[in-house]
Amino acid sequence: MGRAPCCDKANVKKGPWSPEEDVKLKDYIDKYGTGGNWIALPQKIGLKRCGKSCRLRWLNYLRPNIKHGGFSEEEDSIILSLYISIGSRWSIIAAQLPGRTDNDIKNYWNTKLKKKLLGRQKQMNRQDSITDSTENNLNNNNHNKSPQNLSNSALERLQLHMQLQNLQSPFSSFYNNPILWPKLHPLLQSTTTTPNQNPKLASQESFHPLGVNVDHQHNNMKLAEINNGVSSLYSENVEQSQNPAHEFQPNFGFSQDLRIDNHNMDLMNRGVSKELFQVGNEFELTNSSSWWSEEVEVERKTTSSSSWGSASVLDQTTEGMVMLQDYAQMSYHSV
DNA sequence: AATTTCCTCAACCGCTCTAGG
DNA sequence: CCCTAGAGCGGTTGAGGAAAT
Repeated sequence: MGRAPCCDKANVKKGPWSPEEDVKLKDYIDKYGTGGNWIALPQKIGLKRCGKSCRLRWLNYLRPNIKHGGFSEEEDSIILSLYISIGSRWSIIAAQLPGRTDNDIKNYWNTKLKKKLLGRQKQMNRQDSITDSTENNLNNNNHNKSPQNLSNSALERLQLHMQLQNLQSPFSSFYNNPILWPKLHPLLQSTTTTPNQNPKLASQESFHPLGVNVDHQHNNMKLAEINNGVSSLYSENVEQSQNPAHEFQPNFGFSQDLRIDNHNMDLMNRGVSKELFQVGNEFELTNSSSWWSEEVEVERKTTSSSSWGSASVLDQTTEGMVMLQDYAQMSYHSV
């Protein structure tokens, strides 16, 4: 037995909202508010919509001061920094971008920003898409995420992480491969790393990870603080990997300047602490089936279907697997 | 000009979390 | 505590428009 549906599906309208529906909903909420009960709201105003649908429509579209499209470079950087730090906690990320909704940011990340950063994914043919989608549905129906699904987000973040960490990890294997050298946001060159510590910095220009020019003078403190937090994480991890016996006390370094209210800070803290060991946990969850070694093997055989979409697929994926092991060991030692 | 393929994003689904009884 | 309803969240879908062939 599944849980009871939130509304009578048979008598509820689905699909795009009409202007008339929008007006009804907006007028009512403008006058009376939501009344703290979205489920009851559509009946009150004579809308044949599910309460959840009303809530979503209000939050993502009708609410005042909503911005759509046209993400700025600063917003891109904030999204990137937070994604690497806390993963796909879109509501938390949205809380840092006034006027943006979690849905908007999620769509923007999945359709544009991710491709911009990770390189354009090789276009998959329709059959592949259908197959993937069918597999996903099967996995969802089984309420059991496949190991690969579990690992994708972590691997994606690892790749972003590695691109940024590159400048702080002289032991990285692709450190010596200029083709793989990422472009690093100048603000990510935090006080934890200087050109002296990493000679390559001295020969690299300051650049934006998205390949756009950034005016150092006009980046605000909030962005600097966020990026500094990310950099702190990197330096902590590098240090930790060299000293595994050290008690793992990560410092994400989020500044109090960030406009995070208590609720979101609590969510953030929980999210971060959970996220902290996500990579290790994923390894732990799936280690018994040795999925990761199989995945490396698959990657070696089928570069054309790789989601990394670059010539450095093998190196980066393998590098990611090594990092997974490191993370897993760290979490084992520290828990 | 017609058809196919790709891309975007609004909306839905189903799960977890939380507050209240 | 346990149960339930509602809120909130993240992943996914699919319609429609744009771009490519």
